[in-house]
Amino acid sequence: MGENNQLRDVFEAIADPTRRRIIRLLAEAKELPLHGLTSQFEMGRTAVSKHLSILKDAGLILDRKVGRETLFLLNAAPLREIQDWLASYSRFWNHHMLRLNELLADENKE
Amino acid sequence: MGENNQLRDVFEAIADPTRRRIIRLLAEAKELPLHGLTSQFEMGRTAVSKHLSILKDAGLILDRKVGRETLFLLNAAPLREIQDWLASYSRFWNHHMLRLNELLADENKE
DNA sequence: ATTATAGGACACCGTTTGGTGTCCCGTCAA
DNA sequence: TTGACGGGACACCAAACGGTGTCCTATAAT
Repeated sequence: MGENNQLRDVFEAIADPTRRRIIRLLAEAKELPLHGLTSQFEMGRTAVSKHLSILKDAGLILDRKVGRETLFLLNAAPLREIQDWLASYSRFWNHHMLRLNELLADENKE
Repeated sequence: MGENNQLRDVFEAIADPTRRRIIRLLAEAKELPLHGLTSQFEMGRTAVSKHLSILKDAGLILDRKVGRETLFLLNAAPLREIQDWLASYSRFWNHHMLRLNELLADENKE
């Protein structure tokens, strides 16, 4: 079954703009060390590290140690929960979305 | 242009599970007074009222006074921002989504 | 061998969050 | 006209959030 290892709510994890920027950076760069991420922000290493552990608790990132560096990479899969949640409301702003979501569900069964 | 009256971040507004439940209730019931919502939760009227004002600041609900009641109704449109944000990452968990999102963009131009 | 870099683990701190209770005022019902 | 009800507007509070600085260890570079 789908592993539900999330210690923290995904909705809460993406609520902070800094964390969304981290997600963006990791989506572009595939893999980045902590200091590589920190250099992109105007805050200390400790703060970025805290955001990373929140993302990790939500299952949104993975990390591996290479030498003295810790490399972080994105795991976008948990974002699907947001997608599913949104699908229930998409009819309010787009009539086409409902049908597209149904199509998607069918395709996943194949 | 699209009116951007949001005093508060939509991502932040949907981060709380109570507020997501409020959204759900309003989507089902169309319009509800404060006491009608409060009866669904195990918290006081004041707390629910605070959640409602956060949702209102994010542009997610509207309200109108009728007699001594204040009726609240859902405005799901701002959720589109979340949808747009997700679209950039959907390729990570579903190859078909990218094409569907492109189709959507085309349909909106019609 | 020495020095610089990477980063985990804390303690600490001001602000925000999510709840409470209370007061007060309109409105509706008896 | 006298209650009871609906709800806005505080003040208040503990806990969580989002930062900081410091200490320490492991690794890499000179």
